Amino acid sequence: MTAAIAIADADGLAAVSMRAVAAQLKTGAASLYRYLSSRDDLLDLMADRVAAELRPYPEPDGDWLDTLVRMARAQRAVHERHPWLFELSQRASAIGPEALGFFDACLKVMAPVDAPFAAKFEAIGMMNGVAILFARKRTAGESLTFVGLDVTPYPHLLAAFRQPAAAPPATDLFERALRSLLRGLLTPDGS
Amino acid sequence: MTAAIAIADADGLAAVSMRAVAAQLKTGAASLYRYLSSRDDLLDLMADRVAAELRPYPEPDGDWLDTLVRMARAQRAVHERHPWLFELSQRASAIGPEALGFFDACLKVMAPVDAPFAAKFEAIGMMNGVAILFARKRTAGESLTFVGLDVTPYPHLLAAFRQPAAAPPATDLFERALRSLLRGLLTPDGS
DNA sequence: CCATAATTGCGAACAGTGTTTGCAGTTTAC
DNA sequence: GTAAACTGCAAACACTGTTCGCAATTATGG
Repeated sequence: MTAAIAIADADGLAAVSMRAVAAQLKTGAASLYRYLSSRDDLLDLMADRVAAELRPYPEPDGDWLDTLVRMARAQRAVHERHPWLFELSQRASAIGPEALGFFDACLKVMAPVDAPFAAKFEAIGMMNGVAILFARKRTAGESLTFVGLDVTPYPHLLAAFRQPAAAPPATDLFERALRSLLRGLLTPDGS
Repeated sequence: MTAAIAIADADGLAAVSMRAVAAQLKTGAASLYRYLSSRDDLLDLMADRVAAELRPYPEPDGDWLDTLVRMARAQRAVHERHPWLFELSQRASAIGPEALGFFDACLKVMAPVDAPFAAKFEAIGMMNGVAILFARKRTAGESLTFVGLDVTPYPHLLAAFRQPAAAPPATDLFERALRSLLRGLLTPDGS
């Protein structure tokens, strides 16, 4: 249900209680069980509904690495739009038709790469992992303000914080990391 | 409390209820609140207690990349020993003294690297992320058995499954991925 | 057009959760 | 030895997901 997604976007996954989404659509909590077998069911549906935002998948034109980077960027964007997706990504049952479709599209892009299926499988997993990592970094927004902790026992950390806050590296970190990782995973060496 | 960790190791984080850990140490649920302010408090303590297993940190001898890989391997091992740690790693409050100590040790190893603090910060985040990714992969154990899903709409996936299951790549995937990623993040180019 | 069957909506209740309160029982301090 | 401080904990509260039973509604078929 889109109502549940709206609640999760606004107040997080914990706020998605059966009674809350029922209230949102002006009905009773028990009524939801006519269409859902459980709350986990609802979460799975949410995950897959949101995974549909990954489409349309780019056509595999030009370099396969470029295309994969574009797909990873799309996934990062989805995770930034719906931060709660991260919590769902660890449940195996969240792999629905849309997620499979994305997986299939990745394999399609990787068709010209001469690597065993296992390697491509790992590569896709890593690609998703890195995309989520970056999405979380932007979402959490440097939560390391170390709110009430004494940092004196950590000399290197302290020294690092004294250093003037240099601007983040100019080149897109996301793309650099992803490219080096995928290249390392899928090619014997070099391009 | 180590009792809570034992429960989580055995039956997962969801089984760590106040009443359950209270029963484990033969006391009442309300008694726990004499020592903990909330369940979140308990989870934070668990995370930090388990982070202590990362020590002793290796001495920065030889190449910094080798040392970092060794530290990442330790972190992966901890996450494999305590799969529930993954669920806690996404809560900002879980960053306790031990986690900070590990962070500091990473910075110490990176001292010879000429890169801005922000880049090192990102690199450590990526290192942890990749370590957790690999730990989860081994823990979840290829949960992609696609239990009841029709795969005919996914031609590339289907073709991949027809392919004989080739042995996983000989070289350690974890180390390859980590090395290429860290090198890409921390050095202008090449070694 | 009505009677019967099937489907849907949902208030109330159950078992579980984290947390607070109040009060005995025990230990410590003077 | 008495007062004060601390500890353990049963009972209760608010909340959760889920089930049950029964009305209200809709569809079916004669």
